[in-house]
Amino acid sequence: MATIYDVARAAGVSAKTVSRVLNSDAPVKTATRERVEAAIAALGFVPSTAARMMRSNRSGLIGLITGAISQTTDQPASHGLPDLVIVQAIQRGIASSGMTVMIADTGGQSDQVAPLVQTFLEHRVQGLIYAADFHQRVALPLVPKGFPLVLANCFDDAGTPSIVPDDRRGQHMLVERLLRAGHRRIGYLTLGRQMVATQLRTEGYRSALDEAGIAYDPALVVLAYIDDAKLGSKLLWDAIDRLMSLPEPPTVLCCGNDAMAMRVYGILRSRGLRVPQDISVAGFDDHRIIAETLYPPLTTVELPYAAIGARAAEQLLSLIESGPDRNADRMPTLVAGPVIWRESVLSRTPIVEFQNQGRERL
Amino acid sequence: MATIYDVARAAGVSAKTVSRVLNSDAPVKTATRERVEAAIAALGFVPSTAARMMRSNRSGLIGLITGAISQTTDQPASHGLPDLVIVQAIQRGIASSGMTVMIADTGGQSDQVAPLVQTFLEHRVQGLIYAADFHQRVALPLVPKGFPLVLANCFDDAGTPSIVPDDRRGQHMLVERLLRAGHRRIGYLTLGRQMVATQLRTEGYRSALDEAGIAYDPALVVLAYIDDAKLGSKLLWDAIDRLMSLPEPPTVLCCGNDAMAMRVYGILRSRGLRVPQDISVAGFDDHRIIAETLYPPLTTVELPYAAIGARAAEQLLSLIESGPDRNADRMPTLVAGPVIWRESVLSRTPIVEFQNQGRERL
DNA sequence: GCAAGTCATGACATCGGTGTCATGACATCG
DNA sequence: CGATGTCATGACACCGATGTCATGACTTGC
Repeated sequence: MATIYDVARAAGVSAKTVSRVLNSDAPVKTATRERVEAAIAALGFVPSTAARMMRSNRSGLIGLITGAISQTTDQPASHGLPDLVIVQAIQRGIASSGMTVMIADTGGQSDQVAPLVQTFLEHRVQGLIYAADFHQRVALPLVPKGFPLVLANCFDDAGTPSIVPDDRRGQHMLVERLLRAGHRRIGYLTLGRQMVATQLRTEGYRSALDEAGIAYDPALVVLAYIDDAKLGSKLLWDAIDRLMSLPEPPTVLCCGNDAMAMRVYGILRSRGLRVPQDISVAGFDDHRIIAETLYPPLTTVELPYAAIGARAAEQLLSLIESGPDRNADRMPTLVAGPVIWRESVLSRTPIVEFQNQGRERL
Repeated sequence: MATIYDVARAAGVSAKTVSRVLNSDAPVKTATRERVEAAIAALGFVPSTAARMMRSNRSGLIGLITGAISQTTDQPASHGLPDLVIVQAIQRGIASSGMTVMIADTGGQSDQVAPLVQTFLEHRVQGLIYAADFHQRVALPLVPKGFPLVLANCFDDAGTPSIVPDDRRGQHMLVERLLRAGHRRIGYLTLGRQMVATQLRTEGYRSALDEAGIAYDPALVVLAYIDDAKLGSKLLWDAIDRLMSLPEPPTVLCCGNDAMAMRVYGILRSRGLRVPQDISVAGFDDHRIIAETLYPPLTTVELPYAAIGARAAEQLLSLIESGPDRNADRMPTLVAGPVIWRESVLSRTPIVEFQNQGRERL
């Protein structure tokens, strides 16, 4: 590969002049510049970041780690892949500042994290992002104190800057919107109880009811997911059974995520119930390929992965620029996604509701 | 950040000795080694790849480009994201050889490709992979002649090494398996006709029928996808209408992908047809979150993204090792995924078939 | 007991750029 | 017209590793 000296010789100038043409950091006569540019093109010269890095001490690199990292192995064994949207959004945000992303995946083994971090440090990355596959608590060791680090879709106990979805607010908004549509008995089929998202969303569910002055009925909230296809299916059937045979059954079922909603569609139909005429369904995640494709399309809450990735990149860049001091919040940044209203939820206007109630009371 | 000289001074040795400890490329007395290692740990020294790269000319980096690249804009406007599984498999394959992956996404703009390649070259990547979001023809310009380059999930006309799914064989195997299950009238709802995958899969559909000595009936193959939610939905309804009102309607519907199969489930149910008792359904892709979650679980063909990514990494590494000569195939490497048999297809044993035919003939 | 060989280590140049400072040509001004 | 300033450019050191070669201490063999 041609070097800057080859170019200098071909153009009949010094290496430093070529450098000036490359960086435009000092005036160069037009004629000279053109000779240099011609030589660059002719030789196919591409400057070496490595050599450049040695003087400037700025690599222009950001390290991104994906995959399992948490020490706690009692989490549900997911596939270990963060949504690509997060990765892509991070990459875009970083690229817009002229830096390049190096990516590494732990492949599900948290003991891979240390060597990956080491490799990144050897490449003198100027910052690190860890992106988790679902909202969780993690523990990232081994990063030098004060090194720019941001967690995306996860958080730790050390106060590392982190960006996570606002699960509480998301579920709150969804329930609020369901209430506005006239629903009063809102069933909730939850994911695993130990999941951070489940805890927060359940809080959001309750706070929305509280605000509307509706009593929380524990019978309406049922665990409906375990990490086993066979048993999970049975659990979901039973959960729906339990809800639908309540004296006052729900008029809408909120599901832990869109995949669960998809299975709920099938189960309800097997029971002869039409969605949404007989019962409404809502999901969570706005997993587009599911939510838009299901019939009827699914009302759900967007898990704002693109925004989380973008914010993570943004925050990391600002850490790199201004140092770790800033206004150290110590609290994760919450990003809420909007409620996506589609046809799986029936609007029961409050007026109809009143009429019904009136009739029943007679 | 500490340098090798800082370590040398702290350990009371020369820089070269520290280098020997780091690389274990020459014997060092145990006592000396321990002093050096202690100094390294104390100073938190991490060797600089940049400096190392200057002498060795080996960066240990591979560039991965994702997102839109094709010059032809008449392709369906997909979201432009390759499945993360491809990215992850590539990353794993590369990492296993001790190299690191740099990733960049075009964000849907093919004019972004040139600057991305330039950046990668500046970082002296030792090879490039381009991973497409769906099986397609692409045109990658600007890479120096002879530079190690592999295309994943796409191919070009220049004979660049590429790894693509064997769509023809996949559909062939699926139809063959359906025939073995006793189906004779096999409907096929296709994706856009201009898509490479559609063309190949249609060939596979026909070749499987040919092998079984069953005449191809064009009325059974219907275009059922356009890139518009509203119109697409109507198109799919009409397509199913057309198939089901044939004098001899199909007993199974093959769908262009799993997402289409999901919509087909809904449409069939709206028509009062049970899957699979009244009609069987098969998909393509093995998009697990759909195929496993649908009720009943979907028979489909795996799109072997993990294998494609792994093979792409493998092939690139071998190009880097042994140079571009090799046995230049000039033909894309085809990777076939298995048929995943689930409950959405009813087995109509040939015996039952014979009985029916016998009875009808009486 | 001395030449030859092995072992552990160090001095120094080098990779490809950029920062610092110097220099020569020319324009400007009193 | 000579002093001064500006502009374009070049010489040279340096960033942090590693390759080459040299060197001194010690072992081995006859």
